[in-house]
Amino acid sequence: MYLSICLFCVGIAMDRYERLMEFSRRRGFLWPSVEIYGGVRGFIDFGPLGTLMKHKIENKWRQFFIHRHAGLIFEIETPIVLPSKVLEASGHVEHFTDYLVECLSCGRKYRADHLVEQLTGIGGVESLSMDELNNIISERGLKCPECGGGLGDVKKFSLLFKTTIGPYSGDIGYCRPEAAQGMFLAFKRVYEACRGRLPIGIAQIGRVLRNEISPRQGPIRLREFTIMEVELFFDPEDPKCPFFNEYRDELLRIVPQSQANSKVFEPITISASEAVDKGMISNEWQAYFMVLGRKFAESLGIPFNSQFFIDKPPKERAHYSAQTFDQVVKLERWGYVEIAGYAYRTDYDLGRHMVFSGVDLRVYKQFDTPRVERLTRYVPKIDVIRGRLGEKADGILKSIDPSILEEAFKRDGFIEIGGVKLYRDDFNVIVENVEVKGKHILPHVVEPSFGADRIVYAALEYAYGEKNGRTVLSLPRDIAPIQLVVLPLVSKDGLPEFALKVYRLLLDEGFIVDYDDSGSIGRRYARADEIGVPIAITIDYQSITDNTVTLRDRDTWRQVRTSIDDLPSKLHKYFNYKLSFYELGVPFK
RNA sequence: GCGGCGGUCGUCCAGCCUGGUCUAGGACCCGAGUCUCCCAAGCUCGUGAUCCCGGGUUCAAAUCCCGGCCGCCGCACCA
Repeated sequence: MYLSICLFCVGIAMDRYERLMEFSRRRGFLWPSVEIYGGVRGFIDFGPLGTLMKHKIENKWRQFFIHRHAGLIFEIETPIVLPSKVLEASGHVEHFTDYLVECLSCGRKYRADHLVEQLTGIGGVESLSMDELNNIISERGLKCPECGGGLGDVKKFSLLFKTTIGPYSGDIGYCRPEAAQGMFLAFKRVYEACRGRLPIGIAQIGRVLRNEISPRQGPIRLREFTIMEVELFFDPEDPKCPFFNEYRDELLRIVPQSQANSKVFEPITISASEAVDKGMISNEWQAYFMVLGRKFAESLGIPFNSQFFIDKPPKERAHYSAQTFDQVVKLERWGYVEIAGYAYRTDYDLGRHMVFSGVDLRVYKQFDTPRVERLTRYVPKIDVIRGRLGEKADGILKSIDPSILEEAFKRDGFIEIGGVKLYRDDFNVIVENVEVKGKHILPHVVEPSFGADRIVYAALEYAYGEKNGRTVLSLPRDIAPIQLVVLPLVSKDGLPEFALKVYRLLLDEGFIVDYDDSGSIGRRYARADEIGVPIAITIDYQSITDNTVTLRDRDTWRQVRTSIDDLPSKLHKYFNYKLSFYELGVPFK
């Protein structure tokens, strides 16, 4: 009995990931890069269908995070290669590294800081330098916890890809590990081009590179991948998000920091507004984007209950972040995997770039109503001072810094300039009310950041299923790579010719359409189901006589019949979720 | 990076232990044709693998040995 189904068992034994990856290779969604040279870890190719699907997901993200905030969030494109100065300023050269230490006898490698902390119990080792780590290891005689062997020197391993800019050049460049820096660098320009208002968001979709030590997990951990990010700049004194009200009551599942390291997560479900009010989420923008991200994932087929947010403890956050939530989704093989991070970056990045570049990145904030401030001015009594000091007076008067006078008089009763003392009586003190119209502030930043490749994979995994022993890819209709397939019921009697006319009509309408006339109709339906084509349009003998076609739904295999003249407008509505399948025509058969 | 296991048509697998009969076999897919008035049917024909790469042993290597690459699992790592 078991022998007879043995081959079938082998098929079942492959887990979902293996079946999905085999399927992805075979049908052209994605596969390992550089295959003909044996492959290289951490890089994947997207095939014809995968590329279409990824673009649709990117465009859907644009819809969610950019276009619906027209006039407030703007998309830009910036380079992948950046001069070293930029990533020194951003802190990545210093922090985007691991300290590794190798056991000299068994060859095991450890994160040096983790090892030191584990063996000594010393806290806060993350901030230690390489030398300090080396010292601790030698002073305390730390040994390999596995084999007891001696440890080698601590080595710094940078996750940044390094290159040079220009030929023969000593100019070091790094490939960006996040798209964010390009947006911080361009902040002032975008801010001014977009009429100088806060809040303002800058978005970017692009490739980033991280030289991971040991990537695994196929499309989940890559060395080069596509990131979709928004940097939302807002006035820290006015952290209100104008869109938040609409989402106040939306629910979020959140794992508090205290559980962040546990094996079993027990997320609490809480409304967005409550999470902000209780201080769980640091501001409305952060909460708003989390709700949006939740809805985005849902729209890709990842249900509410299969995803949640983890509040990352300080040690696990990036160096720039005051609060980070990871949005994780359940994947069959790896458990909960991060698909997005929501970081409150404060003014860290703009501040650092101000210091390193010397450029003022503050923006001018005009007060709603000008404020009247009491200002004390000291006007030198020229005659008195000249009378006392003679010709030296002019030079001394020029070198007075008016801003320090008040404090100096309060403290010493005089100010000393070039060895000469000037007293309060040497000045006329004028107290006046001045109208102050605004001030310069450094915006704070909230950053939602999505990994496009993981999201493509997750969407595939959630869509991948079987019906009657056949593979059906139940992708949401707006991310299915091929929207429609046109099929003549049989390949004779003029049906193919008629079908090709329908095919061209739909192509002209901008749909992504396949045409297939090979083999039996059942085989063609199966092929279309497998790559997730939502609707198959079949031309039968009746089509020729009354200009109607049947539409077949991928997920239910039910059919409706409708007029070819109505096809374009109805299908456009269908793909925009304005019509359901059953509204496309009258039931057939 | 370490250790274990693995790598054969597009895909899945057989062959490997016990080198030769393997100019590598099957199934599925794919392509051409045939049949066909709605769900991977049938029939005919066909494309497709220098057996992951490199080196070694041997008269002879898919098969044995060594190194590399890649994949999976465990450990480590995952700003």
